[in-house]
Amino acid sequence: MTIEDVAAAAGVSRQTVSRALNNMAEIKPETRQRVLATIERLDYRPNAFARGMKTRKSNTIGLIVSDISNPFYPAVARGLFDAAETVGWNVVVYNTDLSRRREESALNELIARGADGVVGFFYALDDATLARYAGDLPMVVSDRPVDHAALTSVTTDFGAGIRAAVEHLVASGHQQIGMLDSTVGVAADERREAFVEQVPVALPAADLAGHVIQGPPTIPGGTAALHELLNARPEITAVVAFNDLMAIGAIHAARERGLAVPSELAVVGFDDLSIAPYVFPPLTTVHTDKYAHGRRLADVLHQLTAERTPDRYGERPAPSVSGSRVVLPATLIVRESA
Amino acid sequence: MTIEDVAAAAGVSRQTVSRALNNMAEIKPETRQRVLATIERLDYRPNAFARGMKTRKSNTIGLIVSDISNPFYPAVARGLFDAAETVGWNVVVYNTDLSRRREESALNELIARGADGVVGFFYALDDATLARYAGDLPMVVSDRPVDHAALTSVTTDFGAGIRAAVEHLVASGHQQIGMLDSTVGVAADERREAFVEQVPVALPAADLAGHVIQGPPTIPGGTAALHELLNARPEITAVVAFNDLMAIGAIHAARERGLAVPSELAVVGFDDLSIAPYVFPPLTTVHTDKYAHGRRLADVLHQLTAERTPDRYGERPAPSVSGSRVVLPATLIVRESA
DNA sequence: ATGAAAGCGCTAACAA
DNA sequence: TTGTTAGCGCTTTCAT
Repeated sequence: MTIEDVAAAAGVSRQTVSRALNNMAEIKPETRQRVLATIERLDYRPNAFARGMKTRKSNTIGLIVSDISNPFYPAVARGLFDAAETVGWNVVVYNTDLSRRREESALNELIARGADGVVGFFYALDDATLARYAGDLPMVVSDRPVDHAALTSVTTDFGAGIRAAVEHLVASGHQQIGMLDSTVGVAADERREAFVEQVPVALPAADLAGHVIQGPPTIPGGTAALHELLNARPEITAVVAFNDLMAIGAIHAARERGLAVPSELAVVGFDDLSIAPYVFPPLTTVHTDKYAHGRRLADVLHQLTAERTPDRYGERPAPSVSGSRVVLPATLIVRESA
Repeated sequence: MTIEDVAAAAGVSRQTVSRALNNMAEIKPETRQRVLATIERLDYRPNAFARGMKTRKSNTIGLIVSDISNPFYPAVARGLFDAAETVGWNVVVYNTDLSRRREESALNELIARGADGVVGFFYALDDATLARYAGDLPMVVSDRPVDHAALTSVTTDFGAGIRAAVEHLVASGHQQIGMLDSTVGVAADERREAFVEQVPVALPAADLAGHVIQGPPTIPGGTAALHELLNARPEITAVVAFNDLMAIGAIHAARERGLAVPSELAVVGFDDLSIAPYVFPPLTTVHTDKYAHGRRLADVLHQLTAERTPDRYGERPAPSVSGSRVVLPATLIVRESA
């Protein structure tokens, strides 16, 4: 079933079918109707390979994450999917498990397939490498600070979130505050930095080194990290976690130790996963709009691709988003765990 | 950068490059090495459009779910992704929100793109329609009972899970048991049927109609459903939920009503999401291995596609999986909520 | 407003 | 073992 069959059935030439298919101008409305009806009747679907071969576009983008089963990503992904759908993009997802090899192979795969762009949460690749790929493939980097003019990014205001969390804890009377930090991710740096910058202001005497424990950004990671932290510093009465998963793990650890939350140990998370209000006690955490984040990623990528295929004559050139940094807000939500 | 450039640079013909690229037999090892080196040096990547045009294969499969931000799906998806990666498949994900139109458009999109197959959690399309699509595109249907010889499926033993849950509740002394059922999904039928079949055995006098309340299979859906259920039947002391999300919502509703879980209301979920042990009280639920489920989906699809591209001469034909039904186990895990 | 011709980059079939 | 030919289905010139 090719365009030729449709043309024959409708009594026109291939090109006329193509014109109807692509909403081109130079076609008589009634001819278009007839062709469209034939297409419908024959259940014809244009072959994407042949089309891509000509147009060099695939209407496909990639989404690169470390692990889709980490609930943070699906929340973002959903926004991305929805925005992608409105512009006709299909999205293919890659899990990297933080492996450099897999981050690169996802990118290579995407290029070979003629993807229109990629949105990535990269952890292993450095800015220079990313920038090189971005030359071949429109790219939006998410949630990692980039320091390269060729890289476009959408990030979260991790610093503001952590600062609000620490402020809240200090205002609640906590003197000894610890952090459950992630071992992975460039983004972790920003959260930790905000923590160590902020905490001394309130607690000049704190020995920060021992107050920051790293672990995998997972529930068990949070559990282990809290135990380690409290074993070393039993005087700590509050912790801010890298993310909600670690915070939930910390609450679990507190229960194991017979510590009441928040009265004996206050816990604040980061992300505000959909489950956060339903753990016990309901999690005080830094909220970000993950759905909006996903939409924004797709929007920025879309602008990026639009810049590469110059508009028709006479349209005013939109300000370029290439190399831009979008920073999304992060605000503390106080529930009961702190 | 085309195969022609590589051929020129390596001093061979296109075809020889193609042979090196595809590990074909008729090529001298040293020639292959030379070509491969040239490919490396030139950073050449074969164009997937041109390749697909010839081979009619895309190394791409689709995953159709209702909503990737429902944590059940990412858990399955991860297994699917991992298995897909081992056979060189990329996977493009579609969210349908239970819409018939979107289920169909995902399928059409996949066919137009020459996808090698699809794995789907379908809710709106009927068996006949699905079977029609399955004729054009190797398809594995997940978690829905199918009654059509042309449809291959991988499902969960919902009945066994629900039966175990009810038995546990009855053994714990509960007389009045309700169900928080989902409004959506064919699969719901199976769980509800198992419930109504099982409960009468233990509770002959129960008026089941009022004991089954439907709602969206989400946390708020569970909260609303439990309120509705208890307002109508305050004598109920235990509920089994369609899934963990509804169960978590039910626990939340119990808290709003000042009901202690499990002493005043026992709650059993279904799925055993990764969060289940960490809500409070830890959720008693029916466990399924979602990662294995995802892998299995990919495996079955892979066998299906292998059947369509006949093996070389003389290989023993494997038993066909087309039209088969794989049923995955579901076992109760008793924690503290029931 | 429509049709004819060309060619995108690759691989399958055939020739050497 | 290697090279040559043909053509996959579509869109983009260009001609009518």
